Amino acid sequence: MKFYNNFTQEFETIFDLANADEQKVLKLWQGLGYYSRARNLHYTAKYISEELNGVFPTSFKELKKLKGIGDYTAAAIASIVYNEPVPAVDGNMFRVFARYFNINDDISSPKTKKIFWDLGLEVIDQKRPGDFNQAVMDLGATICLPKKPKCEECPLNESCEALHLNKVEKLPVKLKKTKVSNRFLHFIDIECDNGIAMSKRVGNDVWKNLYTLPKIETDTDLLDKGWVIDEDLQKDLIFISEEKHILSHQNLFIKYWKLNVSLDKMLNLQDKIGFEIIDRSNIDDYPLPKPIEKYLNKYYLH
DNA sequence: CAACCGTGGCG
DNA sequence: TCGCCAAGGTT
Repeated sequence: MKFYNNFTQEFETIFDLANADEQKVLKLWQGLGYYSRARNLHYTAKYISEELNGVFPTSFKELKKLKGIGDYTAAAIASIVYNEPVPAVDGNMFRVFARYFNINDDISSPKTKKIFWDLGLEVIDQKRPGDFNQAVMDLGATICLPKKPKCEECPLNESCEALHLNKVEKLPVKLKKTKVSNRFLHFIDIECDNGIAMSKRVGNDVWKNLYTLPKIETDTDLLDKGWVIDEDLQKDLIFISEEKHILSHQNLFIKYWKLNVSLDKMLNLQDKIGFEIIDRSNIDDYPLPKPIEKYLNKYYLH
């Protein structure tokens, strides 16, 4: 709610969002994760504002064309807001339908979604598609739970196939488990009288377009003499702290190092590795990933 | 279509 | 502490 209130207060209309800087949008999203959602939301606000005269699409097909809106979101909006009979296929719907209709296909396989979509199209209430979709999702969120489902309380227990077959806990079938990689990141807190070094993350990696301290990535947890940027300064590095940050698909082993330098040296390093020198009082303007936010709060904001 | 994208709650 | 899960979508 705090995020939602801040966001909608700052951007009252789609035009306000469209006219904002991406950095400001990301700043309001900071801490929520999945930052592509903020970038897509901003992109789509501009698109609707500039290309569609600010008029939001009203059909599943048109909604799907918007960046950041896939099958699920398009169906949710189309059914709830515009009464279009299309099924909202999400994790809840997978679970409820897999059990009620005894579907044994692997839900982690993309092609399985069509089976559930087609079945959803068949059984969705034509007059109240929005209520139907929300009812399925609420059933999955409160009764038809992943573990320890409350079948005694379920309004559909008399006709649930999985319950009759005593295999409620075996469904839905989900085979693929995402394998997690380990990464070793070193963030160097370079500081001079004028401020601290910060880099905007580019490319297709985590935290795209957010800011971090200058980063070195290694193959092991050791920051050995491989910091070729400036070997002289290697000996001046002061170890500050370490932590493990877990994403859904990566374990990040993070170490923080401190480097106090003169302005000359700072500019010299800036030439070599590229970063912005920002004033300590302006840290609040920059969107930061969780670990960097924690670090800066600890050492700079009190 | 597999891989990738962040964070927090919960049992 | 750890694994699972999330009212997913893009590349």
